[in-house]
Amino acid sequence: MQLNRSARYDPKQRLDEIVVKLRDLNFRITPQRVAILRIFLNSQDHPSVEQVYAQVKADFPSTSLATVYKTVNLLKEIGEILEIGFACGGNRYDGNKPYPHPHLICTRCKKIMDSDIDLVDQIASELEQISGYRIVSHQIEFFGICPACQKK
Amino acid sequence: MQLNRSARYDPKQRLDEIVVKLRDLNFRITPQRVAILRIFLNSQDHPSVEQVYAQVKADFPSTSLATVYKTVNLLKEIGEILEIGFACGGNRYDGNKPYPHPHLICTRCKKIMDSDIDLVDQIASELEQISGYRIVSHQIEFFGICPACQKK
DNA sequence: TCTTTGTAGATAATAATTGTCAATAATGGA
DNA sequence: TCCATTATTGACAATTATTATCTACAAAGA
Repeated sequence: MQLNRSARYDPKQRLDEIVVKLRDLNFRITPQRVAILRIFLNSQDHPSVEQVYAQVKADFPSTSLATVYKTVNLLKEIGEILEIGFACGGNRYDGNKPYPHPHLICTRCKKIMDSDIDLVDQIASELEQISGYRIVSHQIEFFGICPACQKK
Repeated sequence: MQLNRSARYDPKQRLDEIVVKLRDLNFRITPQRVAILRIFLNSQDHPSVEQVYAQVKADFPSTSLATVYKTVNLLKEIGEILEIGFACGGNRYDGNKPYPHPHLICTRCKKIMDSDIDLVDQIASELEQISGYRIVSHQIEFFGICPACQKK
């Protein structure tokens, strides 16, 4: 897994950069890949493969689900999207902050929010000292009820 | 999901308590359930459903995989085992500390270690204040290389 | 434009998990 | 202890998520 903390600016600019990156790595720039990439960069939530598939089909009706999976895996491998895994199957993806960071998940409406916490780095280094592990990544999810759902 | 921080003592005593709990909840005590429960309580690592299945079959060769799944789900629902989900499918289970706690996972040998960190509660309450969420659970995994694998 | 070769799409295959249902067995009561 | 009730087991079908395979196509460089 690669880290890339230079994200979070103009989606259009980022699209161009990733396209260059793909080309540099000798991957071809296909309309399907660009479409999928665009979906990730423009979505503020954390779509599943199935949701991305539904969106691509709007522009490219002939797109195969397998293509979405392949592209998602490609983007994951070059470190441009982050995979979020849940116990109950069905991974979700973060195309805007492709580096490990904590998530806040509402167990009622299933909304996923990003959140940055400085303490995470502290914990990681504390754990490294205690355990002797060389920590390279993490996955942190907090589950709860979001303010909107609490009011209902 | 329920919490139960009273764990971590004699497995035999805990087995009895869980059996009582199941009976109180009007679930039947079957030999298969006891066998599966025993496997969880006696294993120091974090077995998968498949691994539990392999072990039960030693004592009850006719046991069905579906039974293992059903029992695992039951134990999960009454809060006596904890499910650990990974992005790459294949959940693992913790029968000894059935409440959310951080895990340290070696990406080479796949070993999973438990770890308790006080900072987690701090983070949770900090997040509650910032976000307005009512946090009820979490899933925290740190990935790295364990000391043994570093030496290789 | 032509050639090369990585990629898309269709579909089969696999893995993980859940649903179905008849036969069985655990439990409470007679 | 025996019986009746009914949850549970086990076999297997069904679902869901994901990956593999393979041929036709199309992106990129000459």
